[in-house]
Amino acid sequence: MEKALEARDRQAAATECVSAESVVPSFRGEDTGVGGIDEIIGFHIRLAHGATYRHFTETFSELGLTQKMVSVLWLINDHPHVAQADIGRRLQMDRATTMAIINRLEARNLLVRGASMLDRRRQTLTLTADGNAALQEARRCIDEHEHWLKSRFTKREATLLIELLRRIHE
Amino acid sequence: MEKALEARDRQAAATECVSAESVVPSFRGEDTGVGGIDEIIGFHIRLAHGATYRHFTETFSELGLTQKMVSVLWLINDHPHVAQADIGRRLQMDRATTMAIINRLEARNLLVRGASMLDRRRQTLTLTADGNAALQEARRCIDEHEHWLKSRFTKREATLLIELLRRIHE
DNA sequence: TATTGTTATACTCTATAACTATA
DNA sequence: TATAGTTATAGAGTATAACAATA
Repeated sequence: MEKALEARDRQAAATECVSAESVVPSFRGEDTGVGGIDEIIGFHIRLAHGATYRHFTETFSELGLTQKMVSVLWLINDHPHVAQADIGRRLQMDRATTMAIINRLEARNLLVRGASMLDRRRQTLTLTADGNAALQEARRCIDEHEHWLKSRFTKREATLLIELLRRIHE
Repeated sequence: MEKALEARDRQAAATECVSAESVVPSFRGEDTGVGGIDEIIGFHIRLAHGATYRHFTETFSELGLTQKMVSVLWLINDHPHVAQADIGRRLQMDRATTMAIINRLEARNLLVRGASMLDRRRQTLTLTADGNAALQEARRCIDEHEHWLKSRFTKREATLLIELLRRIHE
């Protein structure tokens, strides 16, 4: 047993990534319709999301804004006096999650909460001057970030990708 | 000012989602190459990822396994005696992140760590009987989860989507 | 009854930094 | 010098549960 282990390790050290592949036969597709992990759409969505997230964080490191924060700023700019609940629905976030993000933006004076005159349960969200400035800066970073993404695709492929992804979250 | 606010709120209450749209003109594309937020690939990746994540969590609620945990189990099964660092590289995770997940799997007796005889810095990861059983159960859930995803696409579209996503994370 | 905002709480993922052992 | 594993720490996102005010 110890010998067999050693032989596998020798192989493992020799190859670069997931190393036991050439030694130990794979059991993929044994009793499931699913083949290798590479055929799982969810797997690729997660990796693509991770890679996108990391590049975004890098691009926005000086600005100190997260993806969610930028999305919220953008949405409020497009729809002034929008309520928290609407933001949450549009970004598919829980109310508590939305609160946390709005709180951070408010603490940094990027937006103000105001009372709604019509429905007193609601609050209106509006960007401050600082919020507008931050969004303008953010948009330059988004351009850079989007370019990093889109450089992999033709215009037609990019449109298609968005359409396919939309089917998942809509 | 208060009057204008009220008029907006009336509209906001009347429409369903992000509501100020019909009242307040959008500033999209003002001084950036980017149009509306709906044209941002990263935006759709995030939403699609979120929707996939939520459905996964729901499907796996009884099993108590996360996406990452399942991926790690799967990878170890495909490549027995693989090392932590290889897992991390394949799943694009930091070493510390990998540790946390392996620790949880080990605490639940789904895998064992073993010493590598060749490179004493490395450890070999192997599934226990419980780990194998958990993976078999997980695979049934993955089938269900993948079906939920793939039902939106033709076979050709699914293949294409994976290929496009792969370009992002590879 | 349902919705909105709010607070408290907890878990997962992610990453950085520093340390040890080994190559 | 570089890599593997480890530990401590922290921030971000996600979610649930419960509550008050309002519709």
